[in-house]
Amino acid sequence: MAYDFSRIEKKWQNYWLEHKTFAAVTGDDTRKKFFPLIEFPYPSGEGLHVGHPRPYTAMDIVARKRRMEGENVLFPIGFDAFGLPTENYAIANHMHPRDVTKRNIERFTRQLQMLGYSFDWDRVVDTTDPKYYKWTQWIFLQMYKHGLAYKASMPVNWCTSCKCVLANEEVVEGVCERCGAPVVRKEKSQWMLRITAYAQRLIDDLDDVDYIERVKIQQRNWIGRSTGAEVDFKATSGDVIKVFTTRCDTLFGATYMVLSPEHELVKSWLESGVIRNPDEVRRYQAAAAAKSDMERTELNKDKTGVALEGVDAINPVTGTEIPIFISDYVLASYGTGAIMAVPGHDQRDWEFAKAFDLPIIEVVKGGDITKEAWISKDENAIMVNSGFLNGMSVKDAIPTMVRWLEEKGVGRSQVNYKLRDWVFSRQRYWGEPIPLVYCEKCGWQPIDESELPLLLPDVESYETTDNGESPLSKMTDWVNTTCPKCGGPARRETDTMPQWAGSCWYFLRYMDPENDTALAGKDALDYWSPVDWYNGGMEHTTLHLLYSRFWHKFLYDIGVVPTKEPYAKRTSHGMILGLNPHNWSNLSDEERARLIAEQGSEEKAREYLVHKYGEMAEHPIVKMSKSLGNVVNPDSVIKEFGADTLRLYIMFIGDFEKAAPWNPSAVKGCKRFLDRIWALAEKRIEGGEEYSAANEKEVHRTIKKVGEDIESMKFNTAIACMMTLVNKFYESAPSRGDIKALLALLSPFAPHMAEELWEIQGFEGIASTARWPVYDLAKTLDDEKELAVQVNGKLRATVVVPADCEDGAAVEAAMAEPRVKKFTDGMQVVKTIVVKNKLVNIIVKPAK
RNA sequence: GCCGGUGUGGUGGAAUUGGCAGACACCUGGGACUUAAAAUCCCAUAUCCGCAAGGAUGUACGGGUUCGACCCCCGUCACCGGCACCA
Repeated sequence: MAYDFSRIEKKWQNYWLEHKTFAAVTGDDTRKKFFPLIEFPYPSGEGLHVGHPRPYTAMDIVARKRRMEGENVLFPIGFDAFGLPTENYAIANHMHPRDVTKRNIERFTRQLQMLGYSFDWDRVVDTTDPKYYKWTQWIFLQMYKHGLAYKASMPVNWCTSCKCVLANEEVVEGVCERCGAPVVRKEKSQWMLRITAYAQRLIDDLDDVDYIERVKIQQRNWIGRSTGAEVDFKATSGDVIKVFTTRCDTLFGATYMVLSPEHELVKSWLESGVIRNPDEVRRYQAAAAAKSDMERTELNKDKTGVALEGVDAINPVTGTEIPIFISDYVLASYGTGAIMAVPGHDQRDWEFAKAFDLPIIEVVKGGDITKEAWISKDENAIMVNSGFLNGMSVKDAIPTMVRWLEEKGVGRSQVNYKLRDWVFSRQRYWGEPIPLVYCEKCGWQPIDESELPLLLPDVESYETTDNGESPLSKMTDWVNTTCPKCGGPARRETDTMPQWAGSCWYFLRYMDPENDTALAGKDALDYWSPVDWYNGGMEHTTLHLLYSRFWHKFLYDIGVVPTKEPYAKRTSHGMILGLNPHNWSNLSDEERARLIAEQGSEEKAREYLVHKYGEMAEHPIVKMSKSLGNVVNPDSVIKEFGADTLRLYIMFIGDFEKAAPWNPSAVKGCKRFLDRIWALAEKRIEGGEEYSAANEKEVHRTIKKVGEDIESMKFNTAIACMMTLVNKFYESAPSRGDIKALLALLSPFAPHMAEELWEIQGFEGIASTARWPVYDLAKTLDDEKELAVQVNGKLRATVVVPADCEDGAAVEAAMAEPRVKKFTDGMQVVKTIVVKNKLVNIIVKPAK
């Protein structure tokens, strides 16, 4: 009987669903609990793409293996369904976002089930379900009540197309991450979340979690703690300009100051008329606001700025009056939004000083500041031109200066973080309503918790308003309400939450998805917390992952969750890329021949491709994109080869942590592997369930290797090892026991085929809940070892010796090899090196 | 510009983390089976010289450490990802 994957896959998917084979049991203390997590998908209109199955299959394999090892596994799935793409799609197609979401979730569910994942389908969460977002709103209210949510007017990123504010994190290369339109800066009153209050703990607690190192490094760098000093500069207007600096030792070299164009003092000076060149200043401010971050960066080479005429600052150590500039290379959002410029020892300041012909003073010895700024990493470098610091090392000068500043009351030591508070409001419809109302008399008031969820109202038009207000603002029935405090008239907040909100805590809901009195019950939280293993993309390292840790720490502080950290372990997968159809090496032989004939020579044909498709054509491997037509749809792969082949290929494709290209022709290799297994086991093998003498060693080795590789996410070599075992079975026919072991090992990778053959063989139970096979280390070992024999480090022969053979005997055996003799005869042996069971290296030199 | 990462046959990738480079696959070539094709099975497959035995070269490039380097160190280049000119 042929391997009919369509029939088999449908059959077992139905079986697992009906029997709830993968249901997790809360509170089962007889088994070890295991809670692996994948990042739940955003149900986009395009459906599942071939990138999704990589992390999902990986964690499914881990989940299935642990289940077979007897653990109580909670492997859940859900949908992160609020967000702009759905809303934009709904607007474009005159549908309601709710209907679009419903349709997309149904499609995703169908596609995910076709892949045979061992999800607990009774625990699905949907962030747009009022029963879910009730608790998202509840968490926000707790944050508000604890002073972590506040309203602030600040320069925010304004997308000119979406007419909405974006977090800095959502602006990619100066354009809106979602729509690609230019982003400008604009002042707007926004709800903010005080993530900076948790900055230190978000750094410190990384020590207690098992995250891959590059995730930790990236989070630390993002939070960006630096220690330095805050210094007060008096202005001639009487105001005080605060700056943060990590190099207060260079204060004697501060010859001017730069404020960000958005700085508060600039505003007040303009209003009060202190500034004598207001037009020029306003023009520069407007130009800076129109610029995206990308443009600010591109203009890097030419420093621009405007001197504020009519006001100067006074350097607190020298007493010198120094000019004040505004320039867009100083950002409002970092530090105090103002810097003291030390052109001798900061390259940006140096370039600015050159452009504006400002004095450059050397205060640290060692460089040539006429050529470039001297940025010494040497903390023993000596201070010069610096009054009481002269002759000191940088190392000593810093604390000395801090002490001086503190004594004079014009500065203090300070820790600064790059991390900024989180802009939390969006002027959009498809998000969680913010459960606050504004009363003229009482100010902002939280609604009563009994009124949660605050439902997203049905509106006629959820399209953006031109004035930048949320579509909800047009719903006067909904907006006008009463103040929870005084009962007077009040207005609801019409902004909604960003998409990140719902994904901050979704893993908690999986633990107890139906709970109506808490985000999850205490028993469930105690039993399942924390997530044991969270795998996701590197692109979420500084946004989702950090936000989620922040919310969790807050929930811990108010006694809602039992652990400080949400995720005990974090791993990451590489992207699935596509082959560039316009690259020479990816063309078929016929196409190449045709092009060569057309263009005259291979060289000309290659040039033609680059000419026609641009530089893109030079890269053989590129991101999948609709425009290139290299997008692979999992549905079509499943139809042609089956889900088991897709699962196997996506895991065999390469190192899980690295990006890998989808190669259509390589999929066949995995199908062939499954066909070969099918042919071995499609008829019942008779006999006992012990391993055959011929295959025993290979079976034990494979069990060991596959088990270890799954835990270390080396799925490609696990599959290679199973392929080797199957090749061995083609040499020595497998026993019933051999096949049983193979099917058990195969089960996490290709679960449908494993189930079907398990049934055909008549083994007990089903493959998905079978016992994970155990290996005997002694039986994986060889009696004899082949040693590499080198002469002067060059491989000359191999020699077979008993395992763990004595060094002396190994050398003797090596020296006896004719091919070794050829290189040692007449030579003097200087030294021999033996690496047990591996190699012998004989060092010789010409005899005297 | 800064930060992080990567670089191995025609292709994807292995390499017990300093010990036989190229496992396992894909592609390609050859053979068997077939009227034929597909499928399947078997063999070959880093490069160069050689009929062969064998030899030489080879992990982006240039150095270094070591008996021995894809692996460690210094420098260079290319590509990928991230970025908030972070003071």
